[in-house]
Amino acid sequence: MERLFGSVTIKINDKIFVKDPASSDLGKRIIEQSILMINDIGFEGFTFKKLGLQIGSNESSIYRYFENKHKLLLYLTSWYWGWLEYQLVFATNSIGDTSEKLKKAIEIVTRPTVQDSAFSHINEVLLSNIVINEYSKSYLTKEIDTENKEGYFVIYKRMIERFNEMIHSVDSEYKYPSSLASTILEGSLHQYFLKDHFPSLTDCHEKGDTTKYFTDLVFHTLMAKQNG
Amino acid sequence: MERLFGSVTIKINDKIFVKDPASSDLGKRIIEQSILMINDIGFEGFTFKKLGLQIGSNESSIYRYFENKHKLLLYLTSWYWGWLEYQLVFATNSIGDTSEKLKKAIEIVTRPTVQDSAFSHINEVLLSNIVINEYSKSYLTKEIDTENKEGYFVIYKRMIERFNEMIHSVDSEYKYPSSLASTILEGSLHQYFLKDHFPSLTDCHEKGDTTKYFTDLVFHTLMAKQNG
DNA sequence: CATAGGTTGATAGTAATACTATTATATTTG
DNA sequence: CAAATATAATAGTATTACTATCAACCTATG
Repeated sequence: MERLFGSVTIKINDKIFVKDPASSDLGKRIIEQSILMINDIGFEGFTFKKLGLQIGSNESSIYRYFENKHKLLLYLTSWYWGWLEYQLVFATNSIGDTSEKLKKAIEIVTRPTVQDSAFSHINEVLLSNIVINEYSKSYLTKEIDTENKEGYFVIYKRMIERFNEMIHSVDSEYKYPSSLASTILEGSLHQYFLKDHFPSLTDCHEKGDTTKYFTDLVFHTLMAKQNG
Repeated sequence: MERLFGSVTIKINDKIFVKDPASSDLGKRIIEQSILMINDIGFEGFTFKKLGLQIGSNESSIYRYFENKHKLLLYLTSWYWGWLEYQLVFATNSIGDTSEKLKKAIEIVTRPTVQDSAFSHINEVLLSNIVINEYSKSYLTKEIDTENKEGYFVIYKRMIERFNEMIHSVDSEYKYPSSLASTILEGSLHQYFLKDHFPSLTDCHEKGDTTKYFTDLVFHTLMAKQNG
């Protein structure tokens, strides 16, 4: 994707890290390699010790960037949502028709992820797999309320809020815009998970199916005039 | 709820446990108290050592019932889905009209849980909280495919299949019955989670809202004649 | 060019977790 | 009563998730 001004950066709440991983070479390697490792062995199997070994660095050095692996996961998933939000805003900004706009927005968040060359140290395809398989674990914790207050989930919440508004613009009478917005975002991740591990529990097997499913769901519900 | 034949038991795949906890007093205490503890301190904080302490028993004794706490979670959540399935079948069995049947089914799985006196050692209200907060962790693991093959998730999958069939009966043209079924079950848990921790991301705040939201969603999508 | 500050690496150590193994004791049942 | 079974107590291990300390290095500036 082409970007204005060459370098766009995704801004992450700086309470999530001890030292900004984007600020150094080691930091970038931590991000780059943690994505590969978590995708490979899963978040439970992943440790800072193993990561240190892989990047030829030291466990203690990684702790200087992140308090623990939970915070690292928050960083990675926040980055993902920030990146997706950028694409969402970029692609829908100029669309005037409210239905078309919502339709495009659904497409952006439900389509399979493609590599973005603008961030060389981040593999967005693997990162989206991590979000599918691990994102829930970042908020299904006993610390959720304090961490939410700290603002660790602002980007995700802002994404939902954007959908909320778009849904409202299409049908201001509809009573559950926030719930529907949440269903699209969370449900999309879930459909991708099902496709890989419980194929009998989904009908979204081919590329584009998830987008069609949610587009159909949303526009029937909002009783908006459908196109295409 | 009244039951025919007095004692209904929920049958759980016996590969999930080493020794059936329903077969002994200690086993029942393990189930009873683990529900209280996991609800209280969360699955991550929960250990067999702490549980042993709480039930006045020994860590090693608990290991004779369950290989590890992951298996215990599988047991608890399987039990929950089995229990909910029983209610679903019981309540919808005699309904002839397909739309009414689906409507009732949605109500059963989306309404707040109430205590069932038939299983004295199980607190269904707390258990449903555990399912809301921890169920995803039981399948978002690297072992998912082998565990799925072992049949650890059959009850949940059967529930989805039942919805799949009911949806198909209402609208045989609809292309995404399995995905919609998954969205109802998984989405309902998610809406309850949001209500407690991210209230701005849901519109389901009052009792009955979640049922209304999903009923509305499903019947608009299926273009079935709506009642009520 | 010396030195002070900051970054990274290496090593060691701790408490807790997630078990396994062994033995002892209590209870049930045949 | 003997044998089998269930449970309890204790000990031990590898790994995890850190914390602390110190050395090495690199660099910026006075």
